[in-house]
Amino acid sequence: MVPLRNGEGETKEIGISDCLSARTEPGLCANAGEGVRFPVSGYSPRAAAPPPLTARQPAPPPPQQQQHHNPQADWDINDTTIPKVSAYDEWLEWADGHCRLVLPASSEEAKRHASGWAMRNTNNHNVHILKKSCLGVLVCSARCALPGGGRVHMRPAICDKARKKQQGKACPNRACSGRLEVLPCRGHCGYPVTHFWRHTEHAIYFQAKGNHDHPRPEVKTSVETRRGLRGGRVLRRGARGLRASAGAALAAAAALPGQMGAQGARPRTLPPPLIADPAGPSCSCPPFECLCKPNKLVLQGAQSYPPAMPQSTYNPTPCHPNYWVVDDAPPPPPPPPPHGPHAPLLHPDAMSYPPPPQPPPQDEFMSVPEEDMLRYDFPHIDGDLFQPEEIFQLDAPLRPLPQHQQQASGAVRSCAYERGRSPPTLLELGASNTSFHSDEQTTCSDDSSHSGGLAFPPLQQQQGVVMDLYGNSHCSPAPGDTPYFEPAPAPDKGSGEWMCIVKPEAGPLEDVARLRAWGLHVTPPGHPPPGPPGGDGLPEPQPDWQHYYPDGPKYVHEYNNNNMEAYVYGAPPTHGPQHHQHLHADVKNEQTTLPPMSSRTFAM
DNA sequence: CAATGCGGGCTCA
DNA sequence: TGAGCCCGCATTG
Ligand SMILES: [Zn+2]
Ligand SMILES: [Zn+2]
Repeated sequence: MVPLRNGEGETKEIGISDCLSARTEPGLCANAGEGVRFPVSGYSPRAAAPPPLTARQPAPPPPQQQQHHNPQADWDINDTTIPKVSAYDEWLEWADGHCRLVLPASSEEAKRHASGWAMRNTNNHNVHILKKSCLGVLVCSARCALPGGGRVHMRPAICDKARKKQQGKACPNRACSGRLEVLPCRGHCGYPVTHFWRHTEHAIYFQAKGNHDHPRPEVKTSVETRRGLRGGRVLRRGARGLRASAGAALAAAAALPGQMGAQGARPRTLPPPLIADPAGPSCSCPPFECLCKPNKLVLQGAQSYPPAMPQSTYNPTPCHPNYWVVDDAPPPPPPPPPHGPHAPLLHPDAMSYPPPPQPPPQDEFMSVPEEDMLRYDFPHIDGDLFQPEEIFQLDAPLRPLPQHQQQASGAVRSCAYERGRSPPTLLELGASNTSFHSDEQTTCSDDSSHSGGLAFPPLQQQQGVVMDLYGNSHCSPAPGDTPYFEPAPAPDKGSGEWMCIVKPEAGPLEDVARLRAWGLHVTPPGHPPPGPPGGDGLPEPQPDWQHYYPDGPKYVHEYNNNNMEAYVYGAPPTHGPQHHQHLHADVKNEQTTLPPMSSRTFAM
C-alpha cells in the first residue's frame, strides 16, 4: 500500500507535518502547557526520504504561504475540503505520532475506527468527525517484571465500567502483590493522544495527534481471546487452537501483504494470552524496552528511513534521531520470508524486528507459546488472582539506545518511526526474550497487526527500525503536539532521561517517574537536548513539509463548545439538529467541501 | 457484558 | 471560546 502517487513529491504526500506548524498546533499544546517545545515536525518521508534528522521542528513555512498544497497532499481533518486521493494508505494498527491517513472506505479497520491503542470515544461535539482518546495501558502498580522481563501491559477496557473493574485487580503476576492500574496516556501535550476519523464517500480519513507515552496495550484480539478462554478450562486446547488459527490467519495474511491493511482481510484471531517465558533469559526490562541488552541494539544513524510511505502522512521521525535498531540481526534476512505462519506473527515488521536469534522452528511455533503458558501455568486462570484476562503478555524487551543526536526535542517517544506492530505475545516470547525484543511490536494479532509490517519494503530492513522508548512506532512527530522531552539528569547511568516538559502539571517529573517505572533510561547520550527552538538540529526543510493550516478554509465554529447545532459550512442542516449526518454519511465530495460540521468541530 | 457511538453538560483556561 | 472529560443512553455483537 504504498502510495502511488508520485508525481511531485509534494503532492503525494500528505504530510503531517502540518501539525507542526507553530501556528496551528501551538495553540494546542500551548493551552495544555506552556513551555512546550515542539520537536520536529514531520517531513514527508516519502518524497525525500531524508533520514530522520533532527528533531527540531523546522521553521514553519510561512503561514499561508504554501500555496497550493496539493490537495492531495495537504489536509487536516478539520478542513472543509479534503483532497480526494487516488491512492490509499494502509491502516496502521499502532499509529503513533501525528499522522494522517486516507483509507479506503472499504477498509474494515477504518470503518471500525480501530486501533491497537485502547481508544475510547470522546465527544467532540462534531458529528462528522469521530474523536477518540487514548486510555493508556493497564499496568501493574508495582511495575513488576516477570522473570523473562515481561511486564504487564494489559488493554484497558473501553467501557468505563469495565475499566473500573479492571483497576485494582490483582496483578496477574502471581509473585506480585501489585494491583492493576491504568497508566494514562499523556502523549498529546499532556492529554491523551487523540484519533479522529472522518468519512467521505470515497475514503475514510484518519488523523492522529500526539505520541503515546506508554507501552502498547495488549491487542484487542488478545483480550478477546483470553476472554474466550476464560470461559472454559480448556486452556491447552483452546489456546492451541487459537494460536493455530491465528497462525493460519497470519500466514494467509502474509501472503497478501498489501491487502491486509486496507482490506480488512486480515485475520482477527489473536494469539493466546501472553506470559513471560520463565525459562528464557531473564531481565527486568520493560516490556517494550529491554535495557539490559545493549548490544542488541545499535543506533543507527539518521539513515533509516521509513518504508514507503503511505500517501498520506506518515511521518517518520524527523525529529529525533534516536532510534534503536537491533543490531544483532542486521537486517533480518531480507524480507524474512515468513516462515510458516508465524513469521508474520513474530515479525510483522521484519525490518524492524529482526528475528530472534533462534527462532523457534515453525512447527514448534505454536507449541512454544503454549509451553510457556503451561509453564507459567495458569493456576490462576480460574482463580481469583489470575483471571484469564489478567494474563499479560510478554514483551520482549527491547533495548533502546539513545542516539546522541537527539537534539530534537523530539522526545524519544515522539519521534520514532515504526510501522505498527502489536505487542509481543507469547509467541514472541517463545522466540525469546533475548533478542527479539523489540518490543512490543510484533504482531499479534489483532486486527491490525500486520498491516504494516508485511508491506514494508526490504529497504527498511536494512535500515533498522526506529522506535521510541516504548517501542512504539510513530507516524510522525507532531510539531505542535509532540511533547518535548529532554534528558534529565541521569540518576544512574549518567544517562539522562527524557521528560516531557509539555505539560507542567503532569510534568516532567511525572514523566520521568513513568519512564523510570518502566525502566526506561533513555540515555541521551551526549546529546543533549534540544536546542533552542529554531535552532540547529532542524532538518532542512523538505519540499514536502506541510503546514498545518494550508490555505483552505476550515470549519469555523459558530458557536462552540457544546453547541452542536451550529454549522458553519454548508447548508445548514435541514433537519433537526440531532440528526446531522453522521460519520457514515459524511462528505460527498472530498474534493470540495466536507459536510458541514457542527460547532465543536475542530479536531484537536 | 463490553465495545462503540452519540450527545448533553460541566469545567477550566 | 476552545477543549477536555464525565456521564448516560442506545445499539450491536
Ligand atoms: Zn505486578
Ligand atoms: Zn496513548
